[in-house]
Amino acid sequence: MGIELEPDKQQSTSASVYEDMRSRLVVGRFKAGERLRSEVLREHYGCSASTIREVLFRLSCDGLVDFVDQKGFRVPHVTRDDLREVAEIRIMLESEGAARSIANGDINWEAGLTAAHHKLRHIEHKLRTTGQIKTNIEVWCAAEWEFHQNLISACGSNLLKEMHRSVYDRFRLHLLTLLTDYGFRERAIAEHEAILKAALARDPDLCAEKIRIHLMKNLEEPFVDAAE
Amino acid sequence: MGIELEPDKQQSTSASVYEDMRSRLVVGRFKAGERLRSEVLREHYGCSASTIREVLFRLSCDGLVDFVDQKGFRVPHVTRDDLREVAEIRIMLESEGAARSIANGDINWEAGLTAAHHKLRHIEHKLRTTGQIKTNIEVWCAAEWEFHQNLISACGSNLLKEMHRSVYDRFRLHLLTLLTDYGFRERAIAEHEAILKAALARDPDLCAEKIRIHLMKNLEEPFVDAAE
DNA sequence: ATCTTTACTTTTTTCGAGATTTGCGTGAAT
DNA sequence: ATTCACGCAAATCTCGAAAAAAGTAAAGAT
Repeated sequence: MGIELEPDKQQSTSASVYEDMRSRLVVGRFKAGERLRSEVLREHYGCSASTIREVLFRLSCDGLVDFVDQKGFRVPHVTRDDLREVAEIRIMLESEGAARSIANGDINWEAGLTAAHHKLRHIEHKLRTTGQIKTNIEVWCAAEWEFHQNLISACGSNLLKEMHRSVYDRFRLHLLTLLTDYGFRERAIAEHEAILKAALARDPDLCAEKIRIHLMKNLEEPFVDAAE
Repeated sequence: MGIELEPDKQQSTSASVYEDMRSRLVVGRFKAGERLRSEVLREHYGCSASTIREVLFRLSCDGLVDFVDQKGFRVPHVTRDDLREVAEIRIMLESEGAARSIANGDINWEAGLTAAHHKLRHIEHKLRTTGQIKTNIEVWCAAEWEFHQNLISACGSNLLKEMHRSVYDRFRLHLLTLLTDYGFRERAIAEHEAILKAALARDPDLCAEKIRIHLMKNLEEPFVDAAE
């Protein structure tokens, strides 16, 4: 049980292993609290334990895996409080980034944001109609990220963008491990639209409020039983 | 059998090298843009190149060193814009943390903050009197960190504290490489006192304003000539 | 029966060498 | 004189094994 990984015959390098592990984590391929043994991962990726160790260290810096000295790595076992903390920080960063984008963004920012929302809207309606959330969760994740990234893309601060990326991924990882619905809710469709409208209306305070509503709604969803 | 005590035996392990490198970076022992060759560091710490590489990776995740694939590590060569970005983020995090501490903090928070300020005040007056900034910069750094850490210590969010720690160190590293005065200014004494008073007066907005003033003043200081 | 000691197994951490890649200087051709 | 190609030197990256530490289980002592 635990790690189910398809064999990767390509020559796995440090960067590729990092990207693959990251995407797998954020999409919920690992179980919370699961130990990440270097030997198992080494076998799957076809590289040495040193490379695995290096990748896991980078992921631990991103907050995507836990590291304890002399005890190895494991997928963080998150609590509701952890999720709330991450949500609060993401609200702060994304509201700030959106406000700056609203102040600085030109027509290209508006165009990019609108395009990202259009794609997101498309996949979300598809999800709502078909109800096949699990099979389309990855493409939805990508579209959702695109939209929120575009929202702050004109903020003018690379550091703010980097931190937002980091916190966004942590938020997603926490959602996937804590919730039963993989992070997608029908209400999110209207919430995304409200954020878009506030941004295009150049109203930073309203936009911040819509972001807060959007993220906080996730905390009210049904939680998986944390039986251990 | 007797107790085995080998003081200062060069038993450099991964964790100790990481801590040492980090403190050296934050205190300005390396020059901006300097290459961090694993062979040189390996010799200094008496460990293998792999251990050095691992430590440098962790530091790059913290944003304290730059890493480029296949090109190695180097001390980031920062610009005024980088410093401004870091300052803005730190203002955001520290203001938020202070506001939450003001809302949540009890008498213990007040006591700890007051104690930290007392120590900081002591060393700062000593620095102003003797003028020996360079020799005492490390102890001042520690005291300054203690104060700002205590300011947000009652915020109730571990994530916020971790991110603040990270950004604080980056801010300090940038200051030391960009400025001529090692980050200490006489005006900082009054600024720290203003922050303390606003915090004890439980005025989050005033506190945020004083934090902004304190950090922004650093951007006006004399810069080292960035001739490149 | 409970706790401590001890030997063994598993996992993590470190190491040094070999493979790979980059950087730079030399030299020939246009 | 400039450009391009080639090759040597230096550094990075990867690997598998050895060393160290932690976890585990059984035997012995209180």
